[in-house]
Amino acid sequence: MVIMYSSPVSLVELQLRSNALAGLTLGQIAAQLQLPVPANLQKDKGWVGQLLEQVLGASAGSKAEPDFPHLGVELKTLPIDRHGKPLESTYVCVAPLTGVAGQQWHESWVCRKLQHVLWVPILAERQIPLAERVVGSAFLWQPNSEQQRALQMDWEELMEKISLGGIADIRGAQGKLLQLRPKAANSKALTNAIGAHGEPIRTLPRGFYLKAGFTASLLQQQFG
DNA sequence: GAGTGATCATTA
DNA sequence: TAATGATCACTC
Repeated sequence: MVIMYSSPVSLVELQLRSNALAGLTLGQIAAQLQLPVPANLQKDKGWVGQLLEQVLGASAGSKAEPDFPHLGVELKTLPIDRHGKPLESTYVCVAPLTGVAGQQWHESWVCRKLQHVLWVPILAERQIPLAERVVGSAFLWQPNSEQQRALQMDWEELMEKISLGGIADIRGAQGKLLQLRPKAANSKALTNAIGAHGEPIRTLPRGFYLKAGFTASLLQQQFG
């Protein structure tokens, strides 16, 4: 039994708890928490993440702070295929589109959120029913100096473009590890940004995402 | 609307 | 088939 709802007190405890989940199916974990498993994720896209938050004792909610505030750790589920390859990019945080002049990398949400991440791989090929998907070996990650530099470069390029009114020209392909993509309820949800001529405009909210190739390299680094 | 959790689904 | 752009549900 791995029923533990309280918040982990230490990194070691968090590791122990997450290790105890390896090999369990999402259905088994949901049963422990007495939660129903949706038929699919079409209308419950955040369900897996929220399930893991609960079983690991992360502070729930929509607060703009780490999942484990006391430990400064962010929890991320990582959907992978049978070969251990990520199936999706990983959302990091929303991107500020105004008042961004003079922002420093080390003060940014991206940097802060990625300082310490608990990655929880999930075997999540679409053909596998949600309840039968298996949790893999979770691991704690902190960016090494090389990763840190590369992330900072991407971030600075993207933020410079935003601050200079180039938001409309930024596509998902820009950036090596980090990309900027829409992050909105729908195409009608708009927010303020800076236009090509410095004028205020309305545009789709954007979020920072880690490209799947980068999270693949993290898995490689961890598991060889 | 902005933030949390992400995956969906069409396009290239 | 991978990746980009679009979207879903929920809280505050």
